[in-house]
Amino acid sequence: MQGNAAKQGAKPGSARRATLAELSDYLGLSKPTLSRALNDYPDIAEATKARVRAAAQELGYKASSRARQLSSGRAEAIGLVTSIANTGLRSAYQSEFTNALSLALSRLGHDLLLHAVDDPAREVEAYERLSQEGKVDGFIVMRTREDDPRIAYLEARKIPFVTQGRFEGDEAQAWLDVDTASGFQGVAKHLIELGHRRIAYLSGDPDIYTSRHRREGVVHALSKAGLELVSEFRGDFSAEAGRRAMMAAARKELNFTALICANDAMAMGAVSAAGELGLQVPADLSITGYDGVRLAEVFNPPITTISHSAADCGAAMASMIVGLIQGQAPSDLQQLVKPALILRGSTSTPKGLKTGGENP
Amino acid sequence: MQGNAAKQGAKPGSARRATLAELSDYLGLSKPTLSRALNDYPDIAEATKARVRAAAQELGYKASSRARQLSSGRAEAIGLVTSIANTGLRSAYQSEFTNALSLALSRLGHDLLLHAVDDPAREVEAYERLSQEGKVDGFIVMRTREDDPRIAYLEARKIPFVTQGRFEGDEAQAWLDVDTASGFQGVAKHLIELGHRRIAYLSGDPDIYTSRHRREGVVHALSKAGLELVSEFRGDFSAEAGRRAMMAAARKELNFTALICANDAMAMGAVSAAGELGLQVPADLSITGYDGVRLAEVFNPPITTISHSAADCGAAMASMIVGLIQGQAPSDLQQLVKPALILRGSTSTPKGLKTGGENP
DNA sequence: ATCTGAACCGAAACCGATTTCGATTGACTC
DNA sequence: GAGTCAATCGAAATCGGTTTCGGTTCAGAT
Repeated sequence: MQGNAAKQGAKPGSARRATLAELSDYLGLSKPTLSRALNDYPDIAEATKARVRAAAQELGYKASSRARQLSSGRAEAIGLVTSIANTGLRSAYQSEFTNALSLALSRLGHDLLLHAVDDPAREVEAYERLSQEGKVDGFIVMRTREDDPRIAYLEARKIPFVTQGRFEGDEAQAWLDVDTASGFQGVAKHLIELGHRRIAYLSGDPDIYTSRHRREGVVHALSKAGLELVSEFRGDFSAEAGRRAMMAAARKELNFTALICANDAMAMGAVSAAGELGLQVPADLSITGYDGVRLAEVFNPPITTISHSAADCGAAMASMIVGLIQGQAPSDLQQLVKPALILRGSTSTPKGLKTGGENP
Repeated sequence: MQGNAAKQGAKPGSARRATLAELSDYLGLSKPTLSRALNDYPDIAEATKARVRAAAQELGYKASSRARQLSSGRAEAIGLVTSIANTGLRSAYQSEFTNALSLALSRLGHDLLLHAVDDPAREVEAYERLSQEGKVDGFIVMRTREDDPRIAYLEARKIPFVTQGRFEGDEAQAWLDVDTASGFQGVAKHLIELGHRRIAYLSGDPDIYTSRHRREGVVHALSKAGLELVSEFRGDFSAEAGRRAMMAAARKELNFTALICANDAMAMGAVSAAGELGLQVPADLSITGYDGVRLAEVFNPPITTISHSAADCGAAMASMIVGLIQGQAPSDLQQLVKPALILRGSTSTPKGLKTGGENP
């Protein structure tokens, strides 16, 4: 027996939490044995395990995660760095994702460390601090960008990470991505089937890796029908960008019957600007979004969109990063999520078709 | 000199992080001295501090937070438990708040541990685990409720916490609350000044502590003008509840010209239902919200609302909880935030007034 | 009766800092 | 020149677990 002098007696229910040393005195078993019993190692007799568990229960013993983290060398936590500039209307997605991520992580024995930075340029600094001080075992990286410095940093230090979004050199890394190309292809196909021939596209921030995929999906579907985009606008994923695009389009006569927006926020901005311009959506103009922002459902009219489950993504990425930490091969941890087309009130047959004739 | 055998030489730039023991060998100074020098204790000579800092820089030394946490007894982290059921349309507020909280906390040397639970009934369990395992030093408790079990638990264990929202027995505790009463008083006053006389109210979940304050503010403003509510509806803060209330009101003839909703989501639901009923907002009906949900700005029409800065609240609560942990008196850490009335497109002079006569 | 090996458990080292308590040094006083 | 006190720094203990490496025990084989 080790001489573990419990400094103030391990009476059950005392204010201070019991330690392993106290449990050791109490049971007459060594600390290692207790540790292994509580962690269900195979080389401890079942009877002993039961005894230990009972005593732990009785004394209200809970292992100190701080001590465990130090001795085991694991932080038992995953970092999520968010740039404040990044959260706009996507907040619904963000919080749903984050909640599901946290929930799944805790079930896998990990905590979620949230770290916000105000200056996007200092994001990498955050990754550096969190990893160097040993606060996390790995990272979840949201929304990959072209030439992403975060990825460069993590790859160089061999720090485990899972991204949402693909990136250059992702063949040997773990990622989850939404098949945006197929999503936008779907929405374009839908509009074409409704009878639209003159379709415009409002793109988002080109710096986001999937921006390309979105546009490509649209173009692909159009070309399969022998069509091409009649107008293109560039936005930045903000509702204001949607308004601006709509206003710009109106200034030089509308040459399209449907506007495909790269996300819901812009779609909502466009719809609301269209209203001010005296255009009825969807009667005069169909508008679509992407992302599944919750509010798009109750928008007036509700926005037809392409969506996927943020919660599913969060949960999936949780098990991916934990798997990665536990030694799974990154290349086995890649997942492409198919989004679904959600038909709502902002799309319909174009006006021209309804009345029969094709207006000039 | 302590015999700290560095197990593989402390060459600058080596893959493994340098430890204090290695720094000690390198400089010929003891670990305690290094620790105190790096933490800027007054009993270390300035010259020594400079030397130590330089060497730390050179070897790329970063203190292990895990070790520091164990020996110092502090977790250097604050817990935020979110119930998944709780995040609906408020997600914009949530994520803005959370980001600001995290940012401010990290500046104060603390991390933010996010812990989501799926079952609201098991929230307390989460508080218990996080505190018992020593993962956090304190908590941020969002949206206090009547007879809040979370507060009961934390108070009983003397675990530091700051709530958003007041609660029974809050005199000796730390909290931040929004002065919702004055906010709703303001919006009601605004409607009265516009000429509205028949005003209805759509309440939210009565379990939320401030639900009472919201209604009281409205009633107070009305009674000062010699009026009272002509209709009341009960909702649950969801957009769907807004729709339902509007539909219910329409079924038995609308007896009001303005509807004050307890939050933005319900207001948006109500607006969108009103549209389907053929009512123009604000021409036929004024509708107001509360919360400052971002999307309310681009809603059609944009919603007049009462709002306060989520980011400011987050930052304020960060310094409150840290202050509390560092020994400040809870009763000195109480803060009432005045929200602002934000006039937008969903309110106007009632129709009856415009045309001169008062319709029956 | 001795040997072997599986099944269990313990001693000691370790993780990497902080904290407590003293020890040393040197300037300064009287 | 002895005594005092402030300024610096170090030894050892501590935080509370996990890991490594062995040491017993005892059933079954020889």
